[in-house]
Amino acid sequence: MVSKQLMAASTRPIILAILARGEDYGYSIIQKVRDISGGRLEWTDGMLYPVLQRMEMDGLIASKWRAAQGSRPRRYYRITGPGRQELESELSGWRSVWKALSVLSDPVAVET
Amino acid sequence: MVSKQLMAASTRPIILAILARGEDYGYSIIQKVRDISGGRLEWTDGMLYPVLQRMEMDGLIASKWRAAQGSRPRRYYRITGPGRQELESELSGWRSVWKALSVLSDPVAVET
DNA sequence: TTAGGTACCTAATGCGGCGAGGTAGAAAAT
DNA sequence: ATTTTCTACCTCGCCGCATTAGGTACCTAA
Repeated sequence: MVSKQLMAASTRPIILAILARGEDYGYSIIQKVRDISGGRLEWTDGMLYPVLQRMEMDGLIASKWRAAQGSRPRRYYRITGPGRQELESELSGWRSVWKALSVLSDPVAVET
Repeated sequence: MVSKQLMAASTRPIILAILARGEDYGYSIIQKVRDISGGRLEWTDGMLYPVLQRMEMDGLIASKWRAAQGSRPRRYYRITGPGRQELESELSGWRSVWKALSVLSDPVAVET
């Protein structure tokens, strides 16, 4: 449904957008994405965790382990200052592309 | 400005959207993209031609050489039936992702 | 005790963008 | 005259990165 490349391009901004609303942990992020997209976006944990690690190395997010009752400890992520900047930058890129697609293809503009 | 991955994810739908409006050749496509995006999308020929070839192999587009006055012969591409289907499918994917991003991030919704 | 949900991690492959380099003709500038 | 610039196409090879497939571990319900 959603192409591989589109999937790849959207992971980082979506993660940043979720964490911008509050800290969260990996497994929960996957479910939020599925819920919010109405099941159209299905992420696997195998693709998410490496991305989270890379984003932490890049300083866009930060993590902290926290115990949970009736569950394994979870690694909670929160967005950093540079992360918020990155989110803004990514969103502006998305707007550019979306606008170009809208101009080229009338039906798109109608749908927004 | 536009991330690598976003670039990768948008090339094919943009090409298909351009060709859906009429046949065109590579060099011209690059300029159209630059113009339509107001310079925010800068494609290089080195990335475009391989993509066009792959898309032709996939049957999404078809090409024909044609002579031009005061210029080298140009390879004109046109969209095929499967290409139009692919375009619709890609656009629907983009709508899904865009919608998810909008839900997560209010400022986006305002901008559309 | 077995299955399924929660929760995390990693190694190896493979794809694809992109930079760099190449061909060639026409026009404009030096 | 000759060099540069613009048009117009093509290809090779590196490298970064996502994805696949596999693995660990705990809890609850059947």
